[in-house]
Amino acid sequence: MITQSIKVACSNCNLRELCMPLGLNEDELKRLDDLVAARRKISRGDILSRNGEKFSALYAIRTGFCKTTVAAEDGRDQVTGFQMAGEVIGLDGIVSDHHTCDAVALEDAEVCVMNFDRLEDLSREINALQRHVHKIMSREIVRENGVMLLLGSMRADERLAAFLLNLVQRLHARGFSQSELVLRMTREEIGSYLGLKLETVSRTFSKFVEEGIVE
Amino acid sequence: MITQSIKVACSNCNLRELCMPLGLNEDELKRLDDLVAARRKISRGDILSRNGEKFSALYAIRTGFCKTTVAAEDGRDQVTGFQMAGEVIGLDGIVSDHHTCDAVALEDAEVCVMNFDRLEDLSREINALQRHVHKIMSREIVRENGVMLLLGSMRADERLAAFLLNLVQRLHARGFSQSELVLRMTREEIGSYLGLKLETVSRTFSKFVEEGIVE
DNA sequence: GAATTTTCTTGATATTTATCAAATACCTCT
DNA sequence: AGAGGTATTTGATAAATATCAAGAAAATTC
Repeated sequence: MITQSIKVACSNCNLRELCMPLGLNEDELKRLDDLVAARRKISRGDILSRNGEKFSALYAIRTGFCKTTVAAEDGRDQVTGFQMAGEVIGLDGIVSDHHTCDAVALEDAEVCVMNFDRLEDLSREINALQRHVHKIMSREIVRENGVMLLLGSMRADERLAAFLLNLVQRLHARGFSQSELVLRMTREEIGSYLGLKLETVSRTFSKFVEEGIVE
Repeated sequence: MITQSIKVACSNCNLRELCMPLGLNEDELKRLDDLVAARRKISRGDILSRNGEKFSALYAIRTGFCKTTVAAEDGRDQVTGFQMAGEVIGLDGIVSDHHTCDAVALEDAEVCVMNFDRLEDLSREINALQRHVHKIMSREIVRENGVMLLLGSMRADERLAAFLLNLVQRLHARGFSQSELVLRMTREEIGSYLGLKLETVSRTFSKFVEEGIVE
Protein backbone atom coordinates (compact mmCIF):
# COMPACT_ATOMS: atom_id res chain seq x y z
CA MET A 1 0.00 0.00 0.00
CA ILE A 2 1.49 3.30 -1.09
CA THR A 3 -0.03 6.29 0.64
CA GLN A 4 1.22 9.68 -0.37
CA SER A 5 1.75 12.12 2.41
CA ILE A 6 1.71 15.17 0.15
CA LYS A 7 -1.19 17.35 1.10
CA VAL A 8 -3.83 17.54 -1.58
CA ALA A 9 -6.78 19.84 -1.68
CA CYS A 10 -10.34 19.36 -2.86
CA SER A 11 -10.48 23.10 -3.23
CA ASN A 12 -8.09 22.93 -6.17
CA CYS A 13 -9.36 19.71 -7.64
CA ASN A 14 -10.90 19.82 -11.09
CA LEU A 15 -13.10 16.88 -10.12
CA ARG A 16 -14.61 18.65 -7.17
CA GLU A 17 -17.91 19.19 -8.92
CA LEU A 18 -18.19 15.42 -9.38
CA CYS A 19 -17.15 14.36 -5.89
CA MET A 20 -18.26 17.20 -3.73
CA PRO A 21 -21.19 19.53 -3.23
CA LEU A 22 -21.32 22.90 -4.93
CA GLY A 23 -21.80 26.22 -3.22
CA LEU A 24 -19.48 25.78 -0.27
CA ASN A 25 -17.92 28.86 1.26
CA GLU A 26 -14.19 29.23 1.82
CA ASP A 27 -14.24 28.02 5.36
CA GLU A 28 -16.19 24.91 4.41
CA LEU A 29 -13.84 24.21 1.54
CA LYS A 30 -10.89 24.38 3.88
CA ARG A 31 -12.44 21.86 6.20
CA LEU A 32 -13.13 19.63 3.25
CA ASP A 33 -9.44 19.71 2.40
CA ASP A 34 -8.71 18.34 5.85
CA LEU A 35 -11.07 15.47 5.24
CA VAL A 36 -9.10 14.08 2.34
CA ALA A 37 -6.14 13.10 4.41
CA ALA A 38 -4.16 11.48 1.64
CA ARG A 39 -4.14 10.25 -1.87
CA ARG A 40 -3.20 6.73 -2.64
CA LYS A 41 -1.63 5.56 -5.88
CA ILE A 42 -2.48 2.06 -7.01
CA SER A 43 -1.21 0.06 -9.95
CA ARG A 44 -3.25 -1.98 -12.37
CA GLY A 45 -4.44 -5.13 -10.69
CA ASP A 46 -3.96 -3.82 -7.16
CA ILE A 47 -6.74 -4.36 -4.70
CA LEU A 48 -7.99 -1.16 -3.16
CA SER A 49 -10.16 -2.88 -0.59
CA ARG A 50 -11.06 -6.47 -0.05
CA ASN A 51 -14.14 -8.36 1.05
CA GLY A 52 -14.05 -8.87 4.82
CA GLU A 53 -11.58 -6.09 5.46
CA LYS A 54 -12.39 -3.53 8.12
CA PHE A 55 -14.13 -0.46 6.71
CA SER A 56 -12.76 2.94 7.59
CA ALA A 57 -12.79 5.13 4.52
CA LEU A 58 -14.44 5.88 1.25
CA TYR A 59 -12.29 6.24 -1.84
CA ALA A 60 -12.96 8.88 -4.47
CA ILE A 61 -11.29 8.06 -7.75
CA ARG A 62 -9.09 10.86 -9.01
CA THR A 63 -7.60 9.16 -12.03
CA GLY A 64 -7.93 5.68 -13.45
CA PHE A 65 -10.58 3.04 -13.63
CA CYS A 66 -11.72 0.43 -11.12
CA LYS A 67 -14.12 -2.45 -10.79
CA THR A 68 -15.94 -3.84 -7.78
CA THR A 69 -16.86 -7.50 -7.40
CA VAL A 70 -18.85 -9.59 -4.96
CA ALA A 71 -18.18 -13.27 -4.40
CA ALA A 72 -20.56 -16.15 -3.81
CA GLU A 73 -19.62 -18.80 -1.24
CA ASP A 74 -18.72 -21.22 -4.00
CA GLY A 75 -16.16 -18.83 -5.46
CA ARG A 76 -18.12 -17.51 -8.40
CA ASP A 77 -17.86 -13.80 -8.57
CA GLN A 78 -19.83 -11.02 -10.09
CA VAL A 79 -18.65 -7.60 -11.19
CA THR A 80 -21.02 -5.11 -9.56
CA GLY A 81 -19.67 -1.95 -11.09
CA PHE A 82 -17.00 -0.07 -12.99
CA GLN A 83 -15.92 3.24 -11.47
CA MET A 84 -14.19 6.20 -13.07
CA ALA A 85 -12.87 9.60 -12.01
CA GLY A 86 -15.12 11.38 -9.53
CA GLU A 87 -16.94 8.24 -8.45
CA VAL A 88 -16.90 6.86 -4.94
CA ILE A 89 -16.00 3.33 -3.81
CA GLY A 90 -16.63 1.73 -0.46
CA LEU A 91 -20.26 2.50 0.44
CA ASP A 92 -20.89 -1.21 0.89
CA GLY A 93 -18.67 -1.21 3.99
CA ILE A 94 -20.74 1.16 6.09
CA VAL A 95 -23.49 -1.18 7.19
CA SER A 96 -21.39 -3.89 8.78
CA ASP A 97 -18.17 -1.96 9.31
CA HIS A 98 -16.50 -4.37 6.89
CA HIS A 99 -16.21 -4.33 3.16
CA THR A 100 -18.35 -6.82 1.26
CA CYS A 101 -16.83 -6.16 -2.16
CA ASP A 102 -13.39 -6.33 -3.65
CA ALA A 103 -12.35 -3.12 -5.38
CA VAL A 104 -9.61 -3.55 -7.99
CA ALA A 105 -7.81 -1.06 -10.23
CA LEU A 106 -8.20 -1.85 -13.92
CA GLU A 107 -5.43 0.61 -14.74
CA ASP A 108 -2.97 2.62 -12.73
CA ALA A 109 -5.08 4.88 -10.59
CA GLU A 110 -5.07 7.46 -7.88
CA VAL A 111 -7.74 7.71 -5.20
CA CYS A 112 -8.53 10.18 -2.45
CA VAL A 113 -8.93 8.49 0.92
CA MET A 114 -11.79 9.97 2.94
CA ASN A 115 -11.99 8.78 6.51
CA PHE A 116 -15.63 7.98 7.04
CA ASP A 117 -15.88 8.98 10.69
CA ARG A 118 -14.51 12.37 9.80
CA LEU A 119 -16.85 12.56 6.83
CA GLU A 120 -19.76 11.92 9.20
CA ASP A 121 -18.48 14.56 11.63
CA LEU A 122 -18.11 17.10 8.88
CA SER A 123 -21.43 16.34 7.28
CA ARG A 124 -23.18 17.10 10.57
CA GLU A 125 -21.72 20.58 10.34
CA ILE A 126 -22.03 21.27 6.63
CA ASN A 127 -25.58 20.72 5.44
CA ALA A 128 -24.60 20.65 1.80
CA LEU A 129 -22.10 17.90 2.51
CA GLN A 130 -24.65 15.86 4.41
CA ARG A 131 -27.08 16.15 1.55
CA HIS A 132 -24.31 15.27 -0.86
CA VAL A 133 -23.40 12.08 0.97
CA HIS A 134 -27.04 11.05 0.93
CA LYS A 135 -27.26 11.75 -2.77
CA ILE A 136 -24.16 9.71 -3.54
CA MET A 137 -25.60 6.73 -1.71
CA SER A 138 -29.01 7.18 -3.30
CA ARG A 139 -27.38 7.46 -6.72
CA GLU A 140 -25.68 4.14 -6.16
CA ILE A 141 -29.00 2.56 -5.20
CA VAL A 142 -30.62 3.93 -8.34
CA ARG A 143 -27.71 2.75 -10.48
CA GLU A 144 -28.03 -0.73 -9.06
CA ASN A 145 -31.77 -0.67 -9.74
CA GLY A 146 -30.89 -0.03 -13.35
CA VAL A 147 -28.47 -2.93 -13.41
CA MET A 148 -31.15 -5.17 -11.96
CA LEU A 149 -33.47 -4.12 -14.78
CA LEU A 150 -30.73 -4.89 -17.27
CA LEU A 151 -29.89 -8.28 -15.77
CA GLY A 152 -33.46 -9.27 -15.14
CA SER A 153 -35.18 -8.32 -18.33
CA MET A 154 -32.85 -7.59 -21.23
CA ARG A 155 -31.35 -9.79 -23.93
CA ALA A 156 -27.61 -10.02 -24.48
CA ASP A 157 -27.49 -7.36 -27.20
CA GLU A 158 -29.63 -4.98 -25.19
CA ARG A 159 -27.44 -5.44 -22.16
CA LEU A 160 -24.26 -4.71 -24.07
CA ALA A 161 -25.78 -1.70 -25.81
CA ALA A 162 -27.03 -0.28 -22.52
CA PHE A 163 -23.61 -0.84 -20.98
CA LEU A 164 -21.75 0.92 -23.79
CA LEU A 165 -24.17 3.83 -23.81
CA ASN A 166 -23.79 4.25 -20.09
CA LEU A 167 -20.01 4.23 -20.34
CA VAL A 168 -19.98 6.76 -23.15
CA GLN A 169 -22.35 9.04 -21.27
CA ARG A 170 -20.23 8.97 -18.14
CA LEU A 171 -17.05 9.56 -20.13
CA HIS A 172 -18.68 12.38 -22.03
CA ALA A 173 -19.61 14.06 -18.75
CA ARG A 174 -15.86 14.03 -18.04
CA GLY A 175 -14.96 15.68 -21.30
CA PHE A 176 -14.21 12.62 -23.41
CA SER A 177 -15.53 11.84 -26.85
CA GLN A 178 -19.17 11.03 -27.33
CA SER A 179 -18.41 8.63 -30.13
CA GLU A 180 -15.30 6.78 -29.04
CA LEU A 181 -14.21 4.94 -25.97
CA VAL A 182 -11.40 2.73 -24.75
CA LEU A 183 -12.56 -0.32 -22.86
CA ARG A 184 -10.40 -0.78 -19.79
CA MET A 185 -11.98 -4.10 -18.89
CA THR A 186 -11.81 -7.52 -20.50
CA ARG A 187 -14.62 -9.34 -22.25
CA GLU A 188 -14.83 -11.57 -19.24
CA GLU A 189 -15.29 -8.63 -16.88
CA ILE A 190 -17.92 -7.08 -19.13
CA GLY A 191 -19.61 -10.46 -19.28
CA SER A 192 -19.58 -10.83 -15.53
CA TYR A 193 -21.13 -7.39 -15.10
CA LEU A 194 -23.79 -8.14 -17.71
CA GLY A 195 -24.52 -11.70 -16.61
CA LEU A 196 -23.11 -13.15 -19.84
CA LYS A 197 -20.20 -15.38 -20.79
CA LEU A 198 -17.23 -13.77 -22.46
CA GLU A 199 -17.96 -15.58 -25.73
CA THR A 200 -21.43 -14.11 -25.82
CA VAL A 201 -20.00 -10.63 -25.23
CA SER A 202 -17.50 -11.15 -28.04
CA ARG A 203 -20.15 -12.43 -30.44
CA THR A 204 -22.44 -9.54 -29.61
CA PHE A 205 -19.63 -7.07 -30.29
CA SER A 206 -19.05 -8.78 -33.64
CA LYS A 207 -22.75 -8.52 -34.42
CA PHE A 208 -22.69 -4.80 -33.63
CA VAL A 209 -19.72 -4.36 -35.96
CA GLU A 210 -21.48 -6.26 -38.75
CA GLU A 211 -24.55 -4.09 -38.29
CA GLY A 212 -22.38 -0.98 -38.41
CA ILE A 213 -23.42 0.11 -34.93
CA VAL A 214 -19.87 0.18 -33.60
CA GLU A 215 -16.36 -0.16 -34.95
CA MET B 1 -54.38 8.87 0.04
CA ILE B 2 -55.48 8.20 3.59
CA THR B 3 -53.23 9.80 6.18
CA GLN B 4 -54.05 9.15 9.77
CA SER B 5 -53.71 12.09 12.04
CA ILE B 6 -53.49 10.03 15.22
CA LYS B 7 -50.14 10.60 16.81
CA VAL B 8 -47.96 7.53 16.80
CA ALA B 9 -44.69 7.11 18.58
CA CYS B 10 -41.51 5.30 17.67
CA SER B 11 -40.83 5.14 21.37
CA ASN B 12 -43.66 2.65 21.83
CA CYS B 13 -43.21 0.79 18.58
CA ASN B 14 -42.25 -2.85 18.75
CA LEU B 15 -40.43 -2.48 15.44
CA ARG B 16 -38.18 0.27 16.70
CA GLU B 17 -35.18 -1.97 16.86
CA LEU B 18 -35.59 -2.69 13.16
CA CYS B 19 -36.23 0.87 11.96
CA MET B 20 -34.34 2.96 14.39
CA PRO B 21 -31.01 3.08 16.17
CA LEU B 22 -30.60 1.59 19.61
CA GLY B 23 -29.30 3.39 22.67
CA LEU B 24 -31.15 6.67 22.34
CA ASN B 25 -31.91 8.61 25.47
CA GLU B 26 -35.38 9.84 26.36
CA ASP B 27 -34.96 13.24 24.85
CA GLU B 28 -33.74 11.78 21.58
CA LEU B 29 -36.62 9.33 21.51
CA LYS B 30 -39.08 12.13 21.93
CA ARG B 31 -37.60 14.01 19.01
CA LEU B 32 -37.79 10.85 16.97
CA ASP B 33 -41.51 10.64 17.69
CA ASP B 34 -41.91 14.08 16.16
CA LEU B 35 -40.19 12.90 13.02
CA VAL B 36 -42.79 10.30 12.23
CA ALA B 37 -45.50 12.79 11.55
CA ALA B 38 -48.15 10.33 10.52
CA ARG B 39 -48.92 6.81 9.58
CA ARG B 40 -50.56 5.99 6.35
CA LYS B 41 -52.78 3.01 5.70
CA ILE B 42 -52.73 1.56 2.23
CA SER B 43 -54.77 -1.22 0.67
CA ARG B 44 -53.53 -4.07 -1.42
CA GLY B 45 -52.62 -2.80 -4.87
CA ASP B 46 -52.31 0.81 -3.79
CA ILE B 47 -49.30 2.72 -4.95
CA LEU B 48 -47.29 4.20 -2.12
CA SER B 49 -45.06 6.25 -4.38
CA ARG B 50 -44.72 6.43 -8.12
CA ASN B 51 -41.86 6.85 -10.56
CA GLY B 52 -41.45 10.54 -11.37
CA GLU B 53 -43.28 11.76 -8.29
CA LYS B 54 -41.63 14.37 -6.11
CA PHE B 55 -39.66 12.90 -3.25
CA SER B 56 -40.26 14.19 0.22
CA ALA B 57 -40.36 11.30 2.64
CA LEU B 58 -39.14 7.83 3.41
CA TYR B 59 -41.66 5.18 4.36
CA ALA B 60 -41.00 2.64 7.09
CA ILE B 61 -43.28 -0.34 6.83
CA ARG B 62 -45.16 -1.05 10.02
CA THR B 63 -47.36 -3.85 8.83
CA GLY B 64 -47.86 -5.51 5.47
CA PHE B 65 -45.75 -6.30 2.49
CA CYS B 66 -44.68 -4.17 -0.46
CA LYS B 67 -42.77 -4.43 -3.71
CA THR B 68 -40.76 -1.87 -5.63
CA THR B 69 -40.42 -1.87 -9.40
CA VAL B 70 -38.46 0.06 -11.99
CA ALA B 71 -39.66 0.51 -15.55
CA ALA B 72 -37.72 0.50 -18.81
CA GLU B 73 -38.69 3.03 -21.49
CA ASP B 74 -40.40 0.30 -23.49
CA GLY B 75 -42.71 -0.54 -20.63
CA ARG B 76 -41.03 -3.69 -19.36
CA ASP B 77 -40.68 -3.57 -15.66
CA GLN B 78 -38.53 -5.23 -13.09
CA VAL B 79 -39.29 -5.92 -9.46
CA THR B 80 -36.32 -4.56 -7.52
CA GLY B 81 -37.35 -5.65 -4.04
CA PHE B 82 -39.93 -6.95 -1.63
CA GLN B 83 -40.19 -5.09 1.66
CA MET B 84 -41.63 -6.18 4.97
CA ALA B 85 -42.15 -4.72 8.46
CA GLY B 86 -39.28 -2.56 9.66
CA GLU B 87 -37.86 -1.99 6.18
CA VAL B 88 -37.59 1.39 4.52
CA ILE B 89 -38.87 2.44 1.10
CA GLY B 90 -37.99 5.55 -0.86
CA LEU B 91 -34.20 5.86 -0.75
CA ASP B 92 -34.14 5.97 -4.55
CA GLY B 93 -35.80 9.38 -4.48
CA ILE B 94 -33.06 11.24 -2.65
CA VAL B 95 -30.59 11.71 -5.48
CA SER B 96 -32.84 13.48 -7.94
CA ASP B 97 -35.56 14.66 -5.59
CA HIS B 98 -37.97 12.44 -7.49
CA HIS B 99 -38.84 8.80 -7.09
CA THR B 100 -37.48 6.44 -9.72
CA CYS B 101 -39.38 3.37 -8.53
CA ASP B 102 -42.99 2.48 -8.02
CA ALA B 103 -43.74 1.15 -4.56
CA VAL B 104 -46.89 -0.96 -4.33
CA ALA B 105 -48.57 -2.70 -1.42
CA LEU B 106 -48.92 -6.46 -1.92
CA GLU B 107 -51.35 -6.64 0.97
CA ASP B 108 -53.09 -4.12 3.18
CA ALA B 109 -50.31 -2.27 4.91
CA GLU B 110 -49.46 0.56 7.21
CA VAL B 111 -46.39 2.74 6.82
CA CYS B 112 -44.76 5.47 8.89
CA VAL B 113 -44.12 8.62 6.87
CA MET B 114 -40.76 10.19 7.70
CA ASN B 115 -40.22 13.60 6.19
CA PHE B 116 -36.72 13.45 4.79
CA ASP B 117 -35.74 17.07 5.42
CA ARG B 118 -36.61 16.62 9.05
CA LEU B 119 -34.78 13.32 9.13
CA GLU B 120 -31.69 15.11 7.84
CA ASP B 121 -32.09 17.87 10.44
CA LEU B 122 -32.47 15.39 13.23
CA SER B 123 -29.62 13.19 12.09
CA ARG B 124 -27.27 16.17 12.29
CA GLU B 125 -28.14 16.39 15.95
CA ILE B 126 -28.31 12.74 16.92
CA ASN B 127 -25.13 10.94 15.91
CA ALA B 128 -26.67 7.52 16.31
CA LEU B 129 -29.46 8.48 13.93
CA GLN B 130 -27.02 9.80 11.35
CA ARG B 131 -25.06 6.58 11.51
CA HIS B 132 -28.30 4.63 11.28
CA VAL B 133 -29.43 6.42 8.13
CA HIS B 134 -26.06 5.69 6.56
CA LYS B 135 -26.32 2.04 7.52
CA ILE B 136 -29.80 1.71 6.08
CA MET B 137 -28.61 3.07 2.74
CA SER B 138 -25.47 0.96 2.79
CA ARG B 139 -27.54 -2.12 3.62
CA GLU B 140 -29.67 -1.46 0.58
CA ILE B 141 -26.55 -1.17 -1.60
CA VAL B 142 -25.24 -4.46 -0.23
CA ARG B 143 -28.60 -6.12 -0.75
CA GLU B 144 -28.65 -5.00 -4.36
CA ASN B 145 -25.11 -6.30 -4.83
CA GLY B 146 -26.44 -9.67 -3.73
CA VAL B 147 -29.29 -9.49 -6.20
CA MET B 148 -26.83 -8.65 -8.96
CA LEU B 149 -24.84 -11.75 -8.04
CA LEU B 150 -28.02 -13.77 -8.14
CA LEU B 151 -29.19 -12.37 -11.47
CA GLY B 152 -25.78 -12.43 -13.08
CA SER B 153 -24.46 -15.80 -12.13
CA MET B 154 -27.05 -18.20 -10.78
CA ARG B 155 -29.29 -20.74 -12.44
CA ALA B 156 -33.07 -20.67 -12.06
CA ASP B 157 -33.17 -23.14 -9.18
CA GLU B 158 -30.37 -21.39 -7.33
CA ARG B 159 -32.13 -18.06 -7.72
CA LEU B 160 -35.40 -19.35 -6.35
CA ALA B 161 -33.69 -21.15 -3.47
CA ALA B 162 -31.72 -18.04 -2.54
CA PHE B 163 -34.88 -15.97 -2.72
CA LEU B 164 -36.85 -18.31 -0.46
CA LEU B 165 -34.03 -18.59 2.04
CA ASN B 166 -33.72 -14.82 2.19
CA LEU B 167 -37.46 -14.43 2.78
CA VAL B 168 -37.51 -17.05 5.52
CA GLN B 169 -34.52 -15.45 7.23
CA ARG B 170 -36.09 -12.03 7.24
CA LEU B 171 -39.41 -13.40 8.47
CA HIS B 172 -37.66 -15.39 11.15
CA ALA B 173 -35.94 -12.24 12.38
CA ARG B 174 -39.47 -10.90 12.88
CA GLY B 175 -40.63 -13.84 14.91
CA PHE B 176 -42.22 -15.95 12.19
CA SER B 177 -41.61 -19.61 11.53
CA GLN B 178 -38.27 -20.78 10.21
CA SER B 179 -39.88 -23.53 8.20
CA GLU B 180 -43.04 -22.03 6.75
CA LEU B 181 -43.89 -18.91 4.85
CA VAL B 182 -46.80 -17.37 3.00
CA LEU B 183 -45.86 -15.89 -0.34
CA ARG B 184 -47.56 -12.55 -0.73
CA MET B 185 -46.44 -12.13 -4.33
CA THR B 186 -47.44 -13.89 -7.54
CA ARG B 187 -45.26 -16.21 -9.60
CA GLU B 188 -44.94 -13.40 -12.08
CA GLU B 189 -43.62 -10.98 -9.46
CA ILE B 190 -41.17 -13.56 -8.15
CA GLY B 191 -40.11 -14.19 -11.73
CA SER B 192 -39.60 -10.52 -12.40
CA TYR B 193 -37.45 -10.17 -9.30
CA LEU B 194 -35.40 -13.23 -10.22
CA GLY B 195 -35.10 -12.49 -13.93
CA LEU B 196 -37.23 -15.50 -14.86
CA LYS B 197 -40.58 -16.08 -16.53
CA LEU B 198 -43.47 -17.12 -14.35
CA GLU B 199 -43.58 -20.56 -15.99
CA THR B 200 -39.98 -21.16 -15.03
CA VAL B 201 -40.70 -20.14 -11.45
CA SER B 202 -43.66 -22.49 -11.35
CA ARG B 203 -41.69 -25.39 -12.80
CA THR B 204 -38.86 -24.80 -10.37
CA PHE B 205 -41.30 -24.83 -7.46
CA SER B 206 -42.69 -28.12 -8.77
CA LYS B 207 -39.17 -29.51 -9.00
CA PHE B 208 -38.49 -28.49 -5.39
CA VAL B 209 -41.69 -30.25 -4.30
CA GLU B 210 -40.73 -33.42 -6.20
CA GLU B 211 -37.32 -33.36 -4.57
CA GLY B 212 -38.94 -32.91 -1.17
CA ILE B 213 -37.17 -29.60 -0.55
CA VAL B 214 -40.39 -27.67 -0.07
CA GLU B 215 -44.08 -28.39 0.25
C1' DG C 1 -72.28 -19.56 -3.21
C1' DA C 2 -72.11 -19.38 -8.10
C1' DA C 3 -69.89 -16.91 -11.71
C1' DT C 4 -65.99 -14.68 -13.27
C1' DT C 5 -61.47 -13.52 -13.28
C1' DT C 6 -56.90 -14.30 -12.11
C1' DT C 7 -53.21 -17.24 -11.06
C1' DC C 8 -50.90 -21.52 -11.43
C1' DT C 9 -49.36 -25.76 -13.52
C1' DT C 10 -47.84 -28.60 -17.16
C1' DG C 11 -46.68 -29.95 -21.95
C1' DA C 12 -44.61 -29.18 -26.54
C1' DT C 13 -41.54 -26.51 -29.00
C1' DA C 14 -38.49 -22.48 -30.07
C1' DT C 15 -34.93 -19.42 -28.88
C1' DT C 16 -31.17 -17.81 -26.46
C1' DT C 17 -27.09 -18.38 -24.27
C1' DA C 18 -23.51 -21.54 -22.42
C1' DT C 19 -20.00 -24.81 -23.19
C1' DC C 20 -16.19 -26.84 -25.44
C1' DA C 21 -12.59 -26.28 -28.69
C1' DA C 22 -9.23 -24.27 -31.66
C1' DA C 23 -7.14 -20.61 -34.13
C1' DT C 24 -5.75 -15.81 -34.08
C1' DA C 25 -4.61 -11.38 -32.24
C1' DC C 26 -2.71 -8.64 -28.84
C1' DC C 27 0.28 -7.42 -24.76
C1' DT C 28 4.07 -7.49 -21.88
C1' DC C 29 8.50 -8.41 -20.61
C1' DT C 30 13.19 -8.90 -21.36
C1' DA D 1 12.20 -7.43 -31.72
C1' DG D 2 10.86 -11.85 -30.30
C1' DA D 3 8.94 -15.21 -26.85
C1' DG D 4 5.50 -16.35 -23.95
C1' DG D 5 1.41 -15.53 -22.01
C1' DT D 6 -3.26 -13.61 -22.10
C1' DA D 7 -7.30 -12.11 -24.41
C1' DT D 8 -10.33 -12.44 -28.32
C1' DT D 9 -12.84 -14.42 -32.02
C1' DT D 10 -15.38 -17.91 -34.25
C1' DG D 11 -17.50 -22.49 -34.95
C1' DA D 12 -20.13 -26.60 -33.50
C1' DT D 13 -23.00 -28.40 -30.16
C1' DA D 14 -25.44 -28.66 -25.64
C1' DA D 15 -28.15 -26.87 -22.06
C1' DA D 16 -31.19 -23.68 -20.03
C1' DT D 17 -34.94 -20.85 -20.29
C1' DA D 18 -38.65 -18.58 -23.00
C1' DT D 19 -42.73 -18.94 -25.60
C1' DC D 20 -47.16 -20.62 -26.83
C1' DA D 21 -51.08 -23.11 -25.39
C1' DA D 22 -54.58 -25.22 -22.63
C1' DG D 23 -56.56 -26.99 -18.60
C1' DA D 24 -56.82 -26.79 -13.35
C1' DA D 25 -56.93 -24.36 -9.17
C1' DA D 26 -57.62 -20.46 -6.44
C1' DA D 27 -59.29 -16.00 -5.45
C1' DT D 28 -62.56 -12.37 -6.02
C1' DT D 29 -66.92 -10.33 -7.05
C1' DC D 30 -71.67 -9.93 -7.21
